[in-house]
Amino acid sequence: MTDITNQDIIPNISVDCVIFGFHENELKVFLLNYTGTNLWALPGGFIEKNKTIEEAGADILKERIGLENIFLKQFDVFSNPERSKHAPEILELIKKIGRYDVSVFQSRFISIGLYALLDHTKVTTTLDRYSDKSKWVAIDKVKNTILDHKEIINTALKTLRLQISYTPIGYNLLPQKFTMPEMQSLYETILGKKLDRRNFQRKMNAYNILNKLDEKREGVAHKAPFLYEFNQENYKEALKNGFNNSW
Amino acid sequence: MTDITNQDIIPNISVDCVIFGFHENELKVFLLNYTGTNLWALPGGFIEKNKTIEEAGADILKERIGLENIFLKQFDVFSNPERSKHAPEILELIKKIGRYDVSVFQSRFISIGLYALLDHTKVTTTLDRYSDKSKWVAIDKVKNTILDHKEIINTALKTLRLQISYTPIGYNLLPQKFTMPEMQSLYETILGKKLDRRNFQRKMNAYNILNKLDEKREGVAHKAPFLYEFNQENYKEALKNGFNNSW
DNA sequence: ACAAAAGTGTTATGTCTACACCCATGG
DNA sequence: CCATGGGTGTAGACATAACACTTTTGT
Repeated sequence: MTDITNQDIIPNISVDCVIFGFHENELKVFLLNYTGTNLWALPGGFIEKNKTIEEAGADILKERIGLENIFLKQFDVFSNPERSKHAPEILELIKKIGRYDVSVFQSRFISIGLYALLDHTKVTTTLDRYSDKSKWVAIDKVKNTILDHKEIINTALKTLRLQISYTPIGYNLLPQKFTMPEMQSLYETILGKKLDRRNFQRKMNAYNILNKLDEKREGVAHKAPFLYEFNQENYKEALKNGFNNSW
Repeated sequence: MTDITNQDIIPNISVDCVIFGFHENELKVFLLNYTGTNLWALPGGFIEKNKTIEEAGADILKERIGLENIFLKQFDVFSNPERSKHAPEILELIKKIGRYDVSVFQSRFISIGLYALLDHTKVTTTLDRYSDKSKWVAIDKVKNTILDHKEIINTALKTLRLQISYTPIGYNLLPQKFTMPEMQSLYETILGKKLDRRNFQRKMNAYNILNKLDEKREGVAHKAPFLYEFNQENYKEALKNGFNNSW
């Protein structure tokens, strides 16, 4: 018998999480390996009957990387009828393990893409019967992914880069107290380009989502930079309303 | 017997279209009345097995208002487990008509929201066994909607207002040839505020998505305004990449 | 000829970019 | 004491907002 059947989940809909991890100026994506194959997949899952999509996504994050209260953003829906043809070795694996009814994997799927941003060193990964390995892969080195997961990742990145111009970014990515240069390197990593140090400060400060603290980062070479923290209220406000009200 | 069963569609997922209509400086939404009730609904439907969400949305637009090639944008997914409790009078109606299996309407639904923008005078509406009336309602006068359709409409409007600051707007809304004042009143209607005539022209021209024609609108009172048309290539380009690359 | 609407121009203000300069710190 | 990175200031380019003036047309 199988543990989970069509009775417990909403059939034909899955959630896939593009978990971006940032650390030491590298933007990476979290992928799971299907045991016994060389195929990699985004952590995903089904939506239990009494949960919203956001809750389903939060559950996956909690299960897989042990983190709660991470900002998750729905960015697209993937509904191409051709998208859900799993490779035979995956179906074999499902059958062998027998947690899910194989029919669940064989029918057509619509997947809702969510993305999260976090510091990947904060994370403890948890594996399961399907995956005996996981890895963080640099965003431009993703390969051997199942189904359309590569496309999902690309779309997530594109969305992230667009969003960064009118939405605050960084809450789960930076330590509670951080410096302006750290913030900047986050932006540079996401955007994939260098920014002017001085103009960055001004612009970021103008957004009014940071509190400048009376402390400096200690023990670093050269001049000690000031520490900042997020201004919770203004950050949330900005998440709702965005920055660039062009009209 | 019923015409359409769970076999033909993807269960538990529906598509709801927020069709914004613009005409004579009014922004309206297209709603259908459920026959014999005072309840109104967004035109929506299920996703047939071999179609994408966008195709499902396009089918609904074609069926209901007879238009093809309308720009449809997916803007959110509505997945609250409590959202799908239909009013008893609706279930009665479904049973009476018997096109769909009632169980389809009783199970939990996730709905994908799409929005479209068009000139509502271009439209011939088509009714069916469920709806014997339809109407265009001013955006701030929507009431007696089923389920969470009011929330869906509000979210669509919010998205539209956000998008308008970094995306071109107007392709399906204005006649093929239109004047700058017409374009402006479209913007003013969507945004719900007045804009400066002269600054609007400059800014709009700077976007470089319009071709100024050598003709003027004739037969109007006062000075005849120049006609413009969309520059297809640049418009599409702008749809992809947006305007405000703030970083 | 005049009111109303459209087109063009100007000026003040604000924002962005690209720097120059100064400050603090570890080696 | 100097190389390196951080903080502040500023001039020029560019964009935006507010408003004056001219042009066109139906009545």
